[in-house]
Amino acid sequence: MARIKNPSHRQVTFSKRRLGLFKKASEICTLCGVEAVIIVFSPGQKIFSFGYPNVDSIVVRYLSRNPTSRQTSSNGTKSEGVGGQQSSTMRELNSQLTKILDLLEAEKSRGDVFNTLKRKPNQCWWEAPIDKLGLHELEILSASMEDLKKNIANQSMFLEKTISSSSALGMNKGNGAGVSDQQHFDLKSIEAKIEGFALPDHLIANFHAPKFF
Amino acid sequence: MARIKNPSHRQVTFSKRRLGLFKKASEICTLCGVEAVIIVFSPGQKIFSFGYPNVDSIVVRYLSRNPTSRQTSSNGTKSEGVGGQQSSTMRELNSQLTKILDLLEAEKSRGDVFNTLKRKPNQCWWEAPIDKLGLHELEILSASMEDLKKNIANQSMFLEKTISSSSALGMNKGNGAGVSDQQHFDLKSIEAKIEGFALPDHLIANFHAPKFF
DNA sequence: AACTATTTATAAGC
DNA sequence: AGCTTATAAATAGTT
Repeated sequence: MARIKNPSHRQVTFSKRRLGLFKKASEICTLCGVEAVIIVFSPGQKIFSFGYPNVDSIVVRYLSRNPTSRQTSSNGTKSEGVGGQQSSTMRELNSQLTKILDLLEAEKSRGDVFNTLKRKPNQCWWEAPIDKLGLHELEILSASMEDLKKNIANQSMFLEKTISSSSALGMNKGNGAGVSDQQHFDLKSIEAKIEGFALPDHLIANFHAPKFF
Repeated sequence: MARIKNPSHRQVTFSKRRLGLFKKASEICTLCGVEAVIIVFSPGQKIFSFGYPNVDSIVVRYLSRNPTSRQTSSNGTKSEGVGGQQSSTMRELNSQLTKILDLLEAEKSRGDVFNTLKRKPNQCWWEAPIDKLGLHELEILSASMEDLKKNIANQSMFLEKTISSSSALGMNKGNGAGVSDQQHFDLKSIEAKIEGFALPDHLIANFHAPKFF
C-alpha cells in the first residue's frame, strides 16, 4: 500500500476515508461504551478531529496520565511503578530537551557563535531555525523548556483532578471509587441539559470538520 | 445502535473494532500522506493509542494550534481572526469553567453549604465529588482553572515554537550521532533499522496496546 | 482464536 | 462534488 500519487484522487480518498474512520470511531464508542479521540492533520495542516464525548477532555486525560495507567507498549516494555511522577509525555519532552542541551554543548565548543543571530524585523529570535541560535538564546530556550516541563507536570496533575471532579457534577450519590463508565455518561447528561437538545448517536460526539454534515 | 449489554461480547467487539479502527487509520495515513492520532479510553480507563508518525507530536500540535488554522466546526461556527488568542481548546476548557461557575452560583443561593465538606484522611478536598464542595473550595477551584487556562494558553504558544524549532535539529547535522534515544521524527527508518525487518504497513505507526503484535 | 455468512466501506466510473 | 455499483474489507456470530 502506497501513497496515492494523483492529488485529486488522494483528496477524494482522504475525504471518504476520513468520514469512514470517524463513523467507525463513533460506532466503537457507542457499542462499547468507550471514549475516543481522533485528530488528523491534512497535508495542508488543516485539522480534522473527532471526539467522544469531546476532543479535549480526552486529550487532557491522555496528557495527564502517568505511565502506570497506560498500557504497555508493543515491545513489551513494563509499566513503571505506582506513583511514578513522570508521564510518557514528560519523557518525550525531556528527550527533546536533552537534544537541545546536546546541541548547546556542541555550540559552546564552537565558540564563535555568539553573534550568529541577527534579529530580523517581524521575527522573534526563538522563531529562527535552531542552528542559527547563539549560546545565549539556546540557554534561554533550554531554561524555558525546563520551566515548561515542570509547569506541565504540575498542571497535568491538577487538571486531572479538576476534570474528574467536574465530571462528577451529575452524581448525587457517592461511588467515589468506581470511575469507569461514569464520567462518560455524566458528561453526556450534563451536556444534554445545558445544550437543551438531543443529538443523534454518532453526532453526540464532537466533530471539527468542514462540511461534515 | 446501542451499547452492547453482554460484557463479554462487548469486550470482544471492542478488541476487534479497535484493531480495525487502527488499521483504517494507518491506511488513511499511508494512502493520503496525512498524520493522525487515535486515543481510546476503555471502560477500565486503559489507554489504547495509535499515532502516525507518533502520538505525542500530533497531540502537541493539536494543542498548540490557534483557531485560525483549525477547521470550522460542524455547526458552521466561523474561525476567529488571524492572531486570535483563544484556541478551540481554550474555548472548551472555558466552557467547562463556565459550567463550574454556574454551579457555584447555584451553591451560593443555597447558603447552607459552607460546612458541607468534611475533609477525609487520604483524600484532598479537590478529589471529592463537586456537589460535596463548599463555596470556598469552589472558588479556589474556579480561580485555579482561570490560572490554568492562562498558563496553558501561554505555554501552548511557546511550545509550538519550541517544537518546530527542535524539529529542525536533525536537518543540518544528520541523525544526531551518538544520541541514544532517537525521537520519532524518522520513525519508519529508525524502526526498520532497529527491528531489522520490515513491519507491515499499518504496524509501522506507533501503537500503545497490549498484545497488539 | 479460527471460520464463514453477512454487512459495510470504498474505488472507479458516471 | 454527488450517485451508483462492483469489489474488497470488516465484522458478528459460531465453533
